[in-house]
This record gives sequence, C-alpha cells and structure tokens, in this order.
Amino acid sequence: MQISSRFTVALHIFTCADAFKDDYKITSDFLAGSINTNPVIIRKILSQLKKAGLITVARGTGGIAPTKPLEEITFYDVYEAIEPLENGDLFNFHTDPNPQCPVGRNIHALLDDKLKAIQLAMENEMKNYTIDDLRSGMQELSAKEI
Amino acid sequence: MQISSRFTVALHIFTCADAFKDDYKITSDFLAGSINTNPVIIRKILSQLKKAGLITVARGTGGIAPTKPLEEITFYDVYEAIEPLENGDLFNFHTDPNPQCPVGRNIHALLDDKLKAIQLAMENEMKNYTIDDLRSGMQELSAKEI
DNA sequence: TTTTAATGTAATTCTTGATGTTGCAGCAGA
DNA sequence: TCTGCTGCAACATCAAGAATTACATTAAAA
Repeated sequence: MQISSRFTVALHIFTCADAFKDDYKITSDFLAGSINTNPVIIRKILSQLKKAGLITVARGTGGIAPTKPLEEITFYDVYEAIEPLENGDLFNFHTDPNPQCPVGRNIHALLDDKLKAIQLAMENEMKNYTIDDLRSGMQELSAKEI
Repeated sequence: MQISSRFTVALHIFTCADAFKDDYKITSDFLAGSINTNPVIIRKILSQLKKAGLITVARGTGGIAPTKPLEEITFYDVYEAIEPLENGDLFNFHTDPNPQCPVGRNIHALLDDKLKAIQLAMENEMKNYTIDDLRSGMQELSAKEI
C-alpha cells in the first residue's frame, strides 16, 4: 500500500508557491492547473497545511504564503500535516487476536517497539529535507532547461 | 494511510509457526484461530511467502516450515514478499502534472531521489530485525507469564 | 483404493479511503 | 455592489483490504 499522493501534491504546492510568488497570485485554481487536478482537492490540502501552521491562506482576496523560512519547513512537517495516521502508527494490526493463544495475546508487546523504530527511521530521514531544498533544486532544474 | 495488516499478520504467522512447531501441525485453520481471522486470508499470505521463497507449504498433508534459519529472514524480506508496491515506490504522485508548468514537468526530477532515500531509510531499518528476534522475544514473554 | 484433511483459488460481498465534482455560502478588496 | 476567491458540504466513482463461500486438487492415512 502506497502513501497517498496528497503528500507529494503538498510538496508540489510549496514548490509552485515559491517559484511563482513574484509573478502570480497563488490561488487554488492556479495550483490545480500546475498539478492538473481539481481546485477543491487543493483547498483541502491547503486547509490541512494551514491547520498545521505551515502556511497562511488569504480568504476573499486569495493567495497563500508560508509562515516560516523555507529551510525550517521539513518534509516531515508536511507529512505530519497531511497524513492522518490512526494513533500515529504507520503499521496496522489485525484487530482482536486470540487472547487464548500466547502469541495472540503478546503480539503487540512483541512487535510494537520494533515497528516504531522502523517508522522513526523513515520520519527522521524526512526531517533531513526541507522546502528550501525544493526551492534551490527547482532553480537548478530551471536553469538547465534554458 | 497505513501499511496493511497483512504485514503484521505475516510476522504473527512466523512467530506462531515456530512457537507451536513441536506440538501442532501448522495449518491455515490453526493460524486463523490465533490471529482470529479467516483461513483463506492466511492462505493468501502463505502463498505470497511461498512465492518469495521464505517458507514451504505442504499441500494435501498440510503444515508450513521456513526455508532458512530464522536469523536469516528479516522483516524486510517479509515486507517485500507481502506489500505490492507499484514500481517499488512507496510514495505516490498525482498523475499527469501539467507539462506547460516548469514545476509540473520537473516535479519527479525534483523529488524522486529524496523520496527514495526516505523509503530506503525505512527498508534498511527493517533489515535490522529478524524472525529469530521474534522467536527469542516470544520465549521471554512466555517465561514472564508463568 | 477410498477416505480424509489440507491447500489453491475463483467469485462475491462489504467497508473504507482516495479522488473528483458540483454547488453555494462567506469573505475581502476594488 | 461586484468580483474573485476560499470554506465546506454533499455526492459519485473507483480501488484496495478484508471476509466469506464454494469447490477442485493434492497427498497421506486408513
């Protein structure tokens, strides 16, 4: 099972917002055009990013802006804002293992710390990348195209 | 979005198979009893583990057995056998970003290596845990219960 | 050889979540 | 007031996970 595209869409949004901030007003319609999806999808994601305190969204007039310097917004911040994990756990268990079976009643005790370590390994790697990396990476790619 | 319970069910299966290998024949019905699910669910997972070469399943007579020493079967081996990832990628993109937009046509070039690094961080941590860790951990937990 | 107990697998249903779409109320600046 | 945009509810669609039933196939034991 893959992680939903909303996460990469959110990163796409941040990249666009920075790349075009001087030339266009960044609206949900504008972003939907670059990503090629529906503006309402964008607004839902913007709403999540706003709730997480990562951006401000100007109601009425339109336009979005990050609340912090781009090098302070990590991939993990975006991931956390976007991906709703039940109890914060990446891994799912089957519900109601058999308590009569010694394995069934101990399976959580046996696995929880190991699965958490695996999850943390991923989340910590996410903290090594920031939106500013996307901004500078985008600049390089644009320069190559000319 | 969470990783499906089939992964933790597979780990549960390995743990049970070892814990009861001397006292019971390990059938899909027996395992379904401990996990509290349907035998067909178990058989599908067993089928995946067999295809990956991690276990043998005795047709007709029933019973399963690992093909390797337990310390040589890592969580990653099980994960890889169980989780069908499109193109091997953990992260999803929205299809068809706008090629007219410089961000849209470069979003993959911009993100692919970073997302791969995050995925690898998780997968490498998975390689640090083996089925043998579950066997010994289960022994300790059982000892405590008495 | 027949019986028996398993596996292998197809077909179906149910549920949930991601995604897409329409419609409209609310807001703020021109 | 008019215009353009956000916020949000209400659906529709689709795919995947999970559960269940049914049945053919297999291999050992009786």
